Amino acid sequence: MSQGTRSGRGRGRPSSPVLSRERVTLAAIRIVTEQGYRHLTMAALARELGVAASALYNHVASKRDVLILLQERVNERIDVSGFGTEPWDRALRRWAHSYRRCFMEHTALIPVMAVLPVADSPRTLRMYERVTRALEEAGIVGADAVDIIVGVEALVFGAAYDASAPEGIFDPGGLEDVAPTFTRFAAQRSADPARPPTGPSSSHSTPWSAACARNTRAEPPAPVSPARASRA
Amino acid sequence: MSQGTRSGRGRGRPSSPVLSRERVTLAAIRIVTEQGYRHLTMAALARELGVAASALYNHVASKRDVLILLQERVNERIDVSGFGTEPWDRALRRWAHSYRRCFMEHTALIPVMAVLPVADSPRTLRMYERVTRALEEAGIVGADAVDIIVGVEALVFGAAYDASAPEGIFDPGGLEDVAPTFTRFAAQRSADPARPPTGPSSSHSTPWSAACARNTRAEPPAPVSPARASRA
DNA sequence: CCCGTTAATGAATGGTATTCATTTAATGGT
DNA sequence: ACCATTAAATGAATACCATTCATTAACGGG
Repeated sequence: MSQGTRSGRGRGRPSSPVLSRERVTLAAIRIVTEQGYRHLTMAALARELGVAASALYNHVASKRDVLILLQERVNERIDVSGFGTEPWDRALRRWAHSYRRCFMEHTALIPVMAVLPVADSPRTLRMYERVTRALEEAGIVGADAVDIIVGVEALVFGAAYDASAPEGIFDPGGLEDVAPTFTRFAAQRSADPARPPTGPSSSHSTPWSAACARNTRAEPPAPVSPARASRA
Repeated sequence: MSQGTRSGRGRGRPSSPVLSRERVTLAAIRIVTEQGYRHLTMAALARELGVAASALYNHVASKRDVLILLQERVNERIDVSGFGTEPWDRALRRWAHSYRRCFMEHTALIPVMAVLPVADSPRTLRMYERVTRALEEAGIVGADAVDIIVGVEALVFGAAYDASAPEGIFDPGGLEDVAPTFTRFAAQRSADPARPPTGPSSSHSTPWSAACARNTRAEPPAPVSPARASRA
């Protein structure tokens, strides 16, 4: 429902170019948002662009390549505005929540992005730079800064899956007797009316972080153990 | 290389049953560990079992079904022995590290497991029960216990992807100028000889948790904000 | 002993990404 | 202005892949 024309075009190179990486990316976004990742196929992409499927390979190397382009555009919607305007921990929180919200509807990109070399994704690299700069200004430098980014990202990816899971995921069905305690606690959890359904709460706190704040502080979060001390 | 026979068998039901969910599961594990997930196809599975591909569908509903069976077996290798023998936080740590180690080589299962209703996976449900029981004994009950499990799991899934990523994932290639600070910090991080390469360290501490312990305590981890207080 | 159920076969279906030879047009060098 | 090169389209073909279906045969309960 966009370029749609497609009957008239000869067999050779067109006078004005029909495709570009940009156009392919935009069409992919359109398909994904309107019909979901199940419908994102090279054939559908070609159809959307009014072109033969094989033509796509003059501009992208593979479907994975398309997913990488998609990932770059999704990442640009992540809110990094907190860095430089808020304290580092608040900015990090805002970043993480926005990050999760973005990937809730793009979980298909997680396996790609999570192992993607930054060299293949300049826009994403820019995001990391922004975060790193803010951490540096807060006095968190070197490996520690990268560790924090990696750790937050890991949590975000997992949480994005979780947020995209079906509602009754913890309903034990006919297996209550297998896990009575878990079943009871899970039921209490879903019964809590103050719990945000799945998306990020309007505030910056989530049940998980709240549970952390309550329990982790009551008992000190375990001795750091004979760890590597990067400089102490 | 196991059942291998396959030329002689008539067209109808065999005298002694050839397949079972158990056998399918074991064959799938064999393929995955010996050849990787790329080679786990219904055809390969059938070949491994000395059977026609269509025969599989008398025992499993779909390939996704096979992945679910696989996931149950992988989960049984996760170390839950700490619960009941160690303090809850140490046990949780051991659990998380073992969990991550298991899924490092099974990242293909993460998208399945992360959104899988517990009702479809009794063995996994048993694992949750074990963790929940230990948390309960430590005084962590109700929604909080489930929140902790969900949170740890999210972190574990993301960290498993990360641990399975290629070595030079943070090498900016020709884009150092796009992200100079991040590039510098990332280089420092890889240069650190005391850093475990990718797997869990022999102790129970990781760079990420160490960075948390150092930085998060210097500055309090942000006010809990007007959150839901489940009962306080 | 019969008959419904279970579990196998092999053939077919529809979908997938990707490759290739071919055609045409833009582009750049002399 | 020509000509070789290259870029960008087509359509046909390839190789998989999961899944379905009609068919066949053994089993097991009435």
